[in-house]
Formats: sequence, C-alpha cells, structure tokens
Amino acid sequence: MGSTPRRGDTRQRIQDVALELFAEHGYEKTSLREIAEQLEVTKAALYYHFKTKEDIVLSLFQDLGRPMDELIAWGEQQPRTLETKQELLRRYSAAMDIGEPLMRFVQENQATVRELSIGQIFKNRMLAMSALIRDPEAPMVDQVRSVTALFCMHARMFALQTVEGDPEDKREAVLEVALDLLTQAHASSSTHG
Amino acid sequence: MGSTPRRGDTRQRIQDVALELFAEHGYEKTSLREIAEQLEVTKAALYYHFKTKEDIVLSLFQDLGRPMDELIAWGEQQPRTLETKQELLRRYSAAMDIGEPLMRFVQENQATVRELSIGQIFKNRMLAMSALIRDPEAPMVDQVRSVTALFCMHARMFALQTVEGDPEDKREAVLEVALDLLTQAHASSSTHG
Amino acid sequence: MGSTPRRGDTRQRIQDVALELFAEHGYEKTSLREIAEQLEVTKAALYYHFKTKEDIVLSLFQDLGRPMDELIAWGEQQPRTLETKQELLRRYSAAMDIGEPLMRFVQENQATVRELSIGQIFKNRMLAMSALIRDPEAPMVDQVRSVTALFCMHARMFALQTVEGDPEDKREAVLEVALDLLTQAHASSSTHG
Amino acid sequence: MGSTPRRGDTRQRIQDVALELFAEHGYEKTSLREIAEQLEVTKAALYYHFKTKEDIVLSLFQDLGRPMDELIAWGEQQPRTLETKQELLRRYSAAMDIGEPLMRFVQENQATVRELSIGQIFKNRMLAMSALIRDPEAPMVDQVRSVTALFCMHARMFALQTVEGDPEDKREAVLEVALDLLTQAHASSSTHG
DNA sequence: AATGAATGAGTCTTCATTCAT
DNA sequence: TATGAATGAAGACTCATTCAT
Repeated sequence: MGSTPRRGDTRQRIQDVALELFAEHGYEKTSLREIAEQLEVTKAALYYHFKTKEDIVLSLFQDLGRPMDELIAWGEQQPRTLETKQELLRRYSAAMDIGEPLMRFVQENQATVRELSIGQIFKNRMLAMSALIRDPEAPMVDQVRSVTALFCMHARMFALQTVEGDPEDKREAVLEVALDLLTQAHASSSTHG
Repeated sequence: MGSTPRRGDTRQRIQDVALELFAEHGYEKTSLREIAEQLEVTKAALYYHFKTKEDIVLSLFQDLGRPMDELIAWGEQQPRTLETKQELLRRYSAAMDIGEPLMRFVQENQATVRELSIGQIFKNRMLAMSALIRDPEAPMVDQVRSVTALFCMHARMFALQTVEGDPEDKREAVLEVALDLLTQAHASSSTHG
Repeated sequence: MGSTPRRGDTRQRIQDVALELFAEHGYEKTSLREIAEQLEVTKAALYYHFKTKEDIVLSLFQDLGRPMDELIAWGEQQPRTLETKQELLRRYSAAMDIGEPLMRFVQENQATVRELSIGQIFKNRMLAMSALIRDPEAPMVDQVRSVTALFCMHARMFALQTVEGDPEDKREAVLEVALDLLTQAHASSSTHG
Repeated sequence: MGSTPRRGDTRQRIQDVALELFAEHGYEKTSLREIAEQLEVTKAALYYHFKTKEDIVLSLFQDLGRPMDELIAWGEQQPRTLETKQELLRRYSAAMDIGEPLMRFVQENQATVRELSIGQIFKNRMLAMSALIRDPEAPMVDQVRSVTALFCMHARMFALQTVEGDPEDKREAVLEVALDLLTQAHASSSTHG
C-alpha cells in the first residue's frame, strides 16, 4: 500500500536502482540484497530477471551503451576530416549526458569493470573512439592533444565538481576547450607533418 | 631454505603486495588471504602490522602521498603567478611518476576510495591542487583549461595506453600540452577578465 | 515450427525426462528447472501435472513398478517349491529389463529413496521378494545363497559393465548363476535341515 | 559445560560426523550447517579445515580407502592362482568391515559419487578388483560367478539386513558363498576352457 | 614476530513452490 | 493446458577480524 505495484516494468526498475547503487557505492559494495530491498522485492525476484549479478551490469551496457556504439559506427563512415572530428566531439558530449550514470559507474569502478565481461567491450569502445579522433602519423604532442580533447570531457563528471557554475555552462565550456585542442592538433599537424 | 627470510621489512612487503593487488584487482576484490598467501605468511600476521584492512590503505597514503602534500605546501607559499603554476605542473608530473601505483589505485577504485577514510584526504588534495592552479574569477572556459591541464596528466595512465610510443616521450608530450593549456588560460584571462 | 507440439502426452514426457535425469545425475541434483528446460516448457507446467517433485517419483513407481508387484502377487499364490522360486528368478530377470531405468534410479539413489515416501514401498517389495525366495528355517549359508541369487541380478547394472560381451549373453549368464545358487541352496538345505 | 572442548582433533571429528551424516541422509541432503551444528562449531570452522564440501569426501576416501588400495597392490603382485583369489576375497571381506561406513556411503550415493571427483577413483578401484578376480578368457558364466563372488559381499550391507542372525555369522556365511562361487568358476573354467 | 583455530556476518545463487491470468 | 512473476528458505562459500599461545 502506498506505492502502486507496477507491473511488467520490474526489469527496468532493477536496472535503474542497480545502476544508481553501483555508481554510488561501487559494484562490489552493492549487494543484491540492497537492490532488492530498495525495490521491495525479494532477492530471488532479481534472479528471475537476470541470471547473475554481472548480468545486470551487462544488460546496462547493452541498453545504455547503444548511443556510443552508434556514434562510433557513424564516425567510421565519415571522412577523416577536422569537421568530422569536431562533430564527433559534439555528439560525444551529448551522448555522455544520456549515458552519464553508466559513464560514472565505469569511471569509478575501473578495476572492477576490467575484470567483468564488459571490460573488453568498454575498452574496445575507447580504442575505437581514440582511433577516430587521432592521427597515428601525427607528432606525439598532437596525438596527446586529440586524446585529451576526448578524455577531458569526462572531467566534467568529477574534476569539475569543485568548480562552481551552471552545469550547462560547464558542458559548453568543456566542449569549447575540447574543440580548441582538436583544432590545435590539426593546425600543428598540417604544418609539421 | 630457498627464499631468504627477510627480517623487519615485513610491514613494507605487505604494503607493496597490497598496493599491487589493490591496483590490479581492486580493493574489494583483494582479500587479506590473497595478500597473506602471496607473502607466504598467515592472515593473522597482517594483523600484527596493521589494525585493519583499511589501515593498510591509509598507511599507503601516508607513506606515498607525501610528495603530493609537499607539493601543495610548496605551492601555497608561492606567489600565484603563471610561473608558479607552470612549475606546479612540472612537479606534479614528476610526483605522479613516483606515486604512480597509488594514483592508479585511486583512479581505478574511485567508488571505493570515496567510502574509505582516505576519501576525504584525497578529495582535499584534489581541491587544493585545483585551487592552486585555477583562478575562480576567470571565465569558465579558462578555469576548465586550467583544470584540464592538471587532469589530463592522469590520462597518461590509461587513455594514452592506446597510443604507441616511448613512455618518456608521452610524459613530455603530456606536460607540453598541459603547459600550453595553462598559458592559454592565462592569456585569455588577462585579456577578457 | 520444427518440433511437433505433442498433445496430451506431456505427463508421460515429464516422467520420461525426469526418470532419465534422476537416474543420471541423482534426484537431488536434478532440478525441476532442468526437467522443464529439456522439455521446453515452464516449471509451472510441471506443477499442472504433478503436485510436487516427489510426486513425480511416486508416479514413476506406480507406473513402472507394477510388473514387480504383479510378480510378488503371483509368487505369493504359488507353492513354496524350488520350481516356483526358479520361475520367480526368471520373471524377475525379465521384469528388471523393463523397469531398468527405475531400478538404476533406486540403486544409485538409495540414501535419497530411503527418505522419500517410496522408500517404504520399495523396502517392502524387497522384503516380499526375499521372503518368497529364501527359507527362514534353512542354515544361514543357504539363506545367503538364495538372497544372493536375487541380488546378483542387480549386478548386471553396474558391476558387470566392466565385463565385455553382449548384454543378452550377460543376462543369460547371470540368470544361470542365479538359478545355480538357488539349486545349491535347496540341495544343501534338504540334506542338512 | 558438559562436553570438553577437544583440541586439535577437530578435523577428525568433522570427518566422523560428515561420514555418518552422508551415509545416513545422503551427500546432497546433508548440509554443512547440519555437520557444524552437530559438532557445535560454526560452518566457517569447517572451511578452515576443508576447502569445500567435496573436499571432505575426498579426504574420507584418502584416509579410509587405503586398506582397499593396499589390498589391490598386494593382489597385483601375487600369482593369478585360485589361492590368491581366495585370499583376496577373505581380505576384501575384512577390509569391508573397517571401511564399512565409507562403503555404505558409496553404495547409497552412487549417482552423487559418480559426479564427484572421487567417482573415478572409486571406479578404478572396482575395475582393479574385478580384473584381479576374473579371467577375461573364461566363459561368461564363470566371469559372472567371479564378479558375483566379489559383489555379493556388499549384499551384507543391505540385502541381508532382512535376514535375522548374528552379524558375524552372516559375514562368515557370505564369505563361504563367495569362496564357493569362486571355486565353481575355476573348476568349470579349467574343464570347459 | 607470528600462527592456528575459530567466528559472525554477509555474499551470490538455487530451489521447490504458488498463484493470478 | 499452460505461463510469467514472484517468494521463502536454504545452500555453499568468503571475508575481515579476534585471541590464546
């Protein structure tokens, strides 16, 4: 009584709660008991919907990771121009907003993720993005610039928490810096390379 | 027979093995049994040297985190000039080399670290570094540049693993990019702000 | 599509699969999930046909154990002669062929069967057969011979697996040995007793 | 109070209780909780002495199965004469007395044992004994006789429970029947073969 | 300086069973 | 004639921790 016993959406609700707790306290420290309690179901109910604890994480990746996969697929069919890369960053920034809790989970549980079956999946995604944005022939400094452009967008999620300001402002500022870095990488490369 | 029974350095050896395993498999997934087994002592022996599991981590921070604390202390006594900040980045880069395993541990176990007693310690360090390098009055983009300058040095530890090249070259390239970002932040700030 | 959806024989199919799995992996280690999966139905479907897991076993005994019950009933109405006992062995040998999987199940899950409701049923059957074949007044050696005559037929099912040869040959050989034992028991008894 | 807290013999006591319960209720139905409760220790204490539940069974085999292994070793170094085989049966009968609870456990948990790591060990023992006692060149009936001679000794443990009489008398009677069977196997073989 | 033995709390997981549909 | 969703009880096992020696 009180909360309406929602039907058919249990699987979804498990995913939501699990992701939240995994990101908050870490994968290992989050027990299935906790998840179940928060949902007011039994542990066994979780097992009706997911084969194992790890399976929950896997499903999160499959469901929430799609935007990123699509972005990579898109990128791979574009010409390797500066414009493409810029657009890539813009879309990455947007994708990170949607998949934010998942991203945070990965960021904060790297050691764990690496040992989970999704570890490889995630690593491959990173490799693919990296390959799209940098030019392996360019001087090291420029490769670093490109990778940093990508990587610094993650900074939003924790390094920038210390900085005051509107989240949307931050997002834009980060994107601007990233695009800058990318431009510099290109300018220099076309000169030196 | 066979292995020399080292004397008096057990405490040190525990720290070494623990840090390695914590960084490798994560804090939660590393059991005291594992640590003890790798050292060929009993679990109880660990308790002779450390009060709790968390205590091991704490000791690691106290012993390996000193360079960073000293860096902050140094920074706080310098004038807030561009030169100071540049030197800060240079020293940070060096400090990261020494405390690398510890840094990796923190990077890869953020969710866990946050819930450990060292969480606050570490967060304070980050805040202090952030305060030293950025100017809270500057436009957001420049603050982002400064923070990114600091933050991107961590990229070395995993984002840049996908890039081929000599580690020392990478270190220098990263530092160069970081210094660049810092300079841009300043140039722009003095103009706009 | 593909597999014909058999109608009306589900109960039978459950029994078949269950007996096979019970005999193969043991009663306790065989879960209703496994049975259901192998039949491509849900666990709940099993409960439409049987009240409990134990009920499946019970039904197996009722359906497959009839030959043995009939044999006992027949034996009890015959005169207690050597010829009767010989015929008993012959029919037992035949009955064991039909009820083989059930017999194997019992053989291999004695500890379990004893604690199931069929335990008593089965024990009674054994007692009845034993009572039919041996003479409680005869010397111990002869009683042992008689019981062994009965008991050794079970040997076929596992002790004789190590012996090469045609199954039918084995069956006959075993029967011959059993009949021999019986004859010896009688010869000696009529002399000594 | 009441029971003296015995020291150092915990491992042994675990084995004793475990074997008793395994034989009584079956391996699967016996939980570690039960064993622990009967010993008035915690489940975790069992894990200090044995790595897994299966490990307890394994240790029982290693400790209690030795007589049987020694018997096989002895048999393999004797000439393949009738006398040897007779002695084999006599010693087998004696060995079965010592290892009786273990034997009962195996008898009554065949399905389980087969899936445990000891399954193979035990099967090999059976094969070895079988190989020692029968002559693969002899006619099938005689091979059956030999195998039955061996096998019928197990009858004592359950088939003969229905027969009244002193256990020692039974033991002797069974042995006599077994030796008889063996002699018959030989007599016939040397004539026919 | 360290061990052997043990504990209590908790983990993930599986199972037989139920019931509304 | 079944299924989808769920439960309560229990299972094996692991862990950090303690303490007498």
